[in-house]
Amino acid sequence: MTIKEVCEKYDITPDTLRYYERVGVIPEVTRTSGGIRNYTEEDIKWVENAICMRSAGVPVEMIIEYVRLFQMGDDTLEDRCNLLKGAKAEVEAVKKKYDDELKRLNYKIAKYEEAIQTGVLNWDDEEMKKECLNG
Amino acid sequence: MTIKEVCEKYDITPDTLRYYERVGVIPEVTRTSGGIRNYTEEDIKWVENAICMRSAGVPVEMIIEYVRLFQMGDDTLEDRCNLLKGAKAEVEAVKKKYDDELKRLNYKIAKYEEAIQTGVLNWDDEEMKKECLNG
DNA sequence: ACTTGACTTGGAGTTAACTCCAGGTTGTAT
DNA sequence: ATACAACCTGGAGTTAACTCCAAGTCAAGT
Repeated sequence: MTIKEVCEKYDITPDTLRYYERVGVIPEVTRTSGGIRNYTEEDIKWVENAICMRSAGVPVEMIIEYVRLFQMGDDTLEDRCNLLKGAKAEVEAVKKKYDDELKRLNYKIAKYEEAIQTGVLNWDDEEMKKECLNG
Repeated sequence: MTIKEVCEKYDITPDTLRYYERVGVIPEVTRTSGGIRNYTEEDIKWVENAICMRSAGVPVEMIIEYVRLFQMGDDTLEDRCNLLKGAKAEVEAVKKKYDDELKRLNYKIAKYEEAIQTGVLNWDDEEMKKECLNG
């Protein structure tokens, strides 16, 4: 699979794919004799891994470390497991913020829609806060 | 409330608070006669608004626009409502990615823990993919 | 063989969101 | 009155994660 095909499949730019390879977010990609990237199934699994982790906000540095450990072999199973647990904790923490903010936004939007109908906008900050900060 | 107190309350730096004010993420803060920031209840509500939205990844530019509309008065109720709906859609989209990636991470962590026990690591990429990409 | 378009590299540039700094002012405790 | 910490401003610097570019190579069609 050419770089272009991979880009179209995952809606990503060639520059980003090459960048991922250069810094180690994915391992070195298979090439043709002429030196042109020719992504195998295996290569593509790494691309998917990178895209999934990045889209959940896992830092590039963390993915690089995971790939590095993976390439070192079975001695790093525990390290990799711990790294993933760390990533999971971070993703969960941010997700919680998103959930809280969604509640806040829903509260506000409801009040705004009411206000557009009635002409009166009044929300209760305390009530809303229960849905947000440390909420 | 001094800037320091606000910073301690919300675990944020003075530089960030001043930056938020400078670019318009929060309206101009009340000052003492000497020109030192003295946050009122009202000012603090805007700080909370900024922190909640930012922690859910709402771009600074969007918050600035919301504050700008707010300060223009009741003519902008509908614009503000639409802006919040846009923010909500974005937060929901990213949250979905987070949920998918959490499933993926849980799948992998389980496989790793199994592997650390048994010495055999083998996950099914297809099975896992069902939990991730467009999953 | 030649054009044309996609691919290559190393390195520089961009963007968002802070973060730091120098040089000056304010406020409080002795 | 004098330290001395905390505050102020405008502007420059930093960081992560891309994104772009120039100059050259590769490959498919005629």
